[in-house]
Amino acid sequence: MNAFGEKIRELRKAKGFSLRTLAPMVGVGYSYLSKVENGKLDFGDSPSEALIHRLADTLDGDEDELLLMAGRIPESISRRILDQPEVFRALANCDDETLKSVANTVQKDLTGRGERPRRSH
Amino acid sequence: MNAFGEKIRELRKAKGFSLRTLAPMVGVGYSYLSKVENGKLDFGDSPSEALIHRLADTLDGDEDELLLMAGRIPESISRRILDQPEVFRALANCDDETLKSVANTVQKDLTGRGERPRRSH
DNA sequence: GTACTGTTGCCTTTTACCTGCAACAATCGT
DNA sequence: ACGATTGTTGCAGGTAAAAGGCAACAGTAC
Repeated sequence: MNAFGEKIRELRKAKGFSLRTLAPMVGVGYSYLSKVENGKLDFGDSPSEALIHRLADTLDGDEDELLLMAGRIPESISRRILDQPEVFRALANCDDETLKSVANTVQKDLTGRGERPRRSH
Repeated sequence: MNAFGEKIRELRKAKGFSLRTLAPMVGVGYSYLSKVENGKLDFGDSPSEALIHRLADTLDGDEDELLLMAGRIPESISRRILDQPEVFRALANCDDETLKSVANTVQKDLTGRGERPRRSH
């Protein structure tokens, strides 16, 4: 469990950083970072959105993916929801079948506008 | 502006409550309620999710509608997003055309209005 | 006037998110 | 084998923003 922490660790290792090296880069203490990776935070099980942002930046991770792993809704998504609430209320309540068919409808349409994924991984 | 506060006021008036009557019913001070309705909170422009919940309850309002008006994502929606992130990431980035067609696909699946469908996962 | 109503400025509490050390075990290069 | 580096964990806080409380005020209506 705790996919988020494991993902962070994976990204960090990929860069060859130690906890004590990375910590000041993202502006936190190394002990806190360790707890983040192991899901042992005093409260909750994910750090602030701001820290996730800096981690994604520093480690070249996909910010939205990380946010979702941390149980948070990325702004790119929430913006769209607040803009078109009815659609998403329907999507929240429809059955899995319907949602799946929606997935297929939309899947190849990533040529659109707005935020494009900023990096590949 | 501040559709949320106006909606609360509308619901409250509909019930014939004064600020001082409603306040203890939802567990806050009357002065705070006034600020909520007028969008004059010290910070932000909407109260906590917990308070919105109690307001919806007491005033027989649609909780999710109120949450969305307050710029917050209802749990019914965020639960679905965290469960099926890829679909919603696609939906966040697709063009309005596509989203509209999605709306039509899903539209008629609202037969369970009040009760949220409990699905296993 | 007095009995309500709503408004506003300033104050306190609570919570989320960390800090920072200290002490420890494990691993590793030399 | 030794010190250096790495990660883990407990604890004892700190801080800034979020959330809300209190009391004095002003309008209206009886």
